[in-house]
Amino acid sequence: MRVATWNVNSLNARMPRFVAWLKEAEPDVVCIQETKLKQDAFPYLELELLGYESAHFGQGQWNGVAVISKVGLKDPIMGIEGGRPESEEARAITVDCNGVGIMSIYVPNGRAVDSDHYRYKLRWLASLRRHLDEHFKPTDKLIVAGDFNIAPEDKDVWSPEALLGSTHVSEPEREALRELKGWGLVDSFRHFYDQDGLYTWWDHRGGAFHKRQGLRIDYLLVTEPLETLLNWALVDRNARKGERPSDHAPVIIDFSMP
DNA sequence: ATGGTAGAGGATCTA
Repeated sequence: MRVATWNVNSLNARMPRFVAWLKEAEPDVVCIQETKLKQDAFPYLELELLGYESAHFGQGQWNGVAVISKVGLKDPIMGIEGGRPESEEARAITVDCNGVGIMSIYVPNGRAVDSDHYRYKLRWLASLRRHLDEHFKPTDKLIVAGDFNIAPEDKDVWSPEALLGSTHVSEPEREALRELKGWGLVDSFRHFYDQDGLYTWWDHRGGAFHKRQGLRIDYLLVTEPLETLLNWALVDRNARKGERPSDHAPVIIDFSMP
């Protein structure tokens, strides 16, 4: 089973590349972030023709998360606030794909350390952990995938010095991520790779991609029963090249289902 | 030197 996560930064703008990438990467499940689409504007039919069922938690101008699956998709839960999705931003959706719990999440950016939005980011991460407690056990097969907007360690950023005092690298954010992992999740990419210089996001501005100035802020956290089944993981940097790329590259994992 | 680009939407806001 092959599961990917990709912040597409507008599915409308990315659809031509997204469809081409599906045919090339052949994922069974994709966790999408930043669809920037209203609930009913999701391209359900076009993706169905490619063999995917879809569940979308849309908002419109901003945010929006979805899961698409070739291996079954049921029991969607919109949001993490306990059944009142109309009162929260469209940043999380939970589904079951072939007996594997799948979450597509888009963690708030944080904007500036100690801002209201930064405090919202930390609260949101605490809510996510409560959502896990409510719906899953660490012994379940579960993948929490998406744009976390946190670089876990200094080796996940191109220059810790340049980013000193910024969001994405602050200690409270990293501590909140460790708390989440402490529930019973491991970073599937780090299961295979230990080195620095491996990123998933590069700013559109200033030619950051070509200067290798990136951050690793997109990942797939998995429970132990899935970690033992992992075959490989990669960042698809090719998707960040060429015409009209998202500022994020997809991350893909592959594991053997018993 | 607080720059630069992309997307949504139709002036700025978000990232």
